[in-house]
Amino acid sequence: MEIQDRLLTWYRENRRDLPWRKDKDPYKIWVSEIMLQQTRVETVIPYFNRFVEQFPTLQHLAEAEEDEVYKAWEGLGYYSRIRNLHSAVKEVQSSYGGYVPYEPKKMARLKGVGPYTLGAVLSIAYDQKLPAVDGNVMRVLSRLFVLTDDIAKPKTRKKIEQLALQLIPEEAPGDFNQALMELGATICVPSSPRCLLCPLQQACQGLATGQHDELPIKTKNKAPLKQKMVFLLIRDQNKLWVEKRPDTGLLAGFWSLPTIERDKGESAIDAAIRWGELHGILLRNGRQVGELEHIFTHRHWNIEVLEMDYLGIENMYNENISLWTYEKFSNSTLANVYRKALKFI
DNA sequence: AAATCGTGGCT
DNA sequence: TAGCCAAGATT
Repeated sequence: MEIQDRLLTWYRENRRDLPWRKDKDPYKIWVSEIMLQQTRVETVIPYFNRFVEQFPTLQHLAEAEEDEVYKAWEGLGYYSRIRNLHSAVKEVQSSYGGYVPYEPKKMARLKGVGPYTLGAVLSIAYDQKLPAVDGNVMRVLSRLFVLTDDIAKPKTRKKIEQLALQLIPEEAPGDFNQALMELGATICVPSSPRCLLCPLQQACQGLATGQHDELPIKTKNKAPLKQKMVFLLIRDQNKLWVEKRPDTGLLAGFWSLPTIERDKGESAIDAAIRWGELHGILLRNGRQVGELEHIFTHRHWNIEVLEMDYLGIENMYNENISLWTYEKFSNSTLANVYRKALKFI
């Protein structure tokens, strides 16, 4: 039997019952694909269920306020995803009458829709013959055909897309793409693949030559940059000072606790006072009230949380700082690293 | 092409 | 612990 038939048969008998597989609503499939980027299925499930309940159709999402939409994404990470998705959905509503485009060129122009998401949405929702090559597919095909290209290189993904396209059966592009990913997620897993349960066991060149454990080839990531950070709790009556992060970079545009990186040899209190000088706020006498570690993809923050004595403000107007009540903290969208720090207030 | 962007779980 | 990984896109 062909590889395609074995894989499709296996998939149709073993596919997980996931919330975004209840129907073929292009909008819901799109939302799920964005959420699933670099994010585990188990993590996504509760977010997805809440999201589609709150925004049942593309039109609901397009017409929703940004605050509400971002709040629904709080804690999921990679927040440019939701910024781009909201923007793209509004574009679909205004330019395409609320229908997710069928034409790949139109879909590809939407913000946040890269080669993978394009192929995934259009193949699953509309059964279009397009590759959907994610990390799973690169791993599965690397092992199946003993591809020794470095999957960390963009060039390799393009090569594997061409291969994947050749493999897609005319009659079931959506199921075939999902089957490759499902195999990678449940059988052909990164370490200790469950080859004995694999429907492609006989066809797998990697298994036959004993190279399945060495594949795929992938260059190592750099170690995350270690930084000593200080978060400030600055009380004014029943409120706390917050600052707005820059519009680019890490946690772009989010409101946060006042944050500053310690210079070499600088004490946490001196760093805190330096933050105050930068923002026109008079501070002194900090006390550490907590400490925590937080690891991003490429940064490792050791964080001291300091409660400061607040003496007053110098500048009357600074758009990048504000005073929030505790209720405001609950209602606003806060990145997890800051949500974690709030336990020390 | 390589760096950047969150978070949580597992080894 | 430190490193790796998870249905990637953008710059």
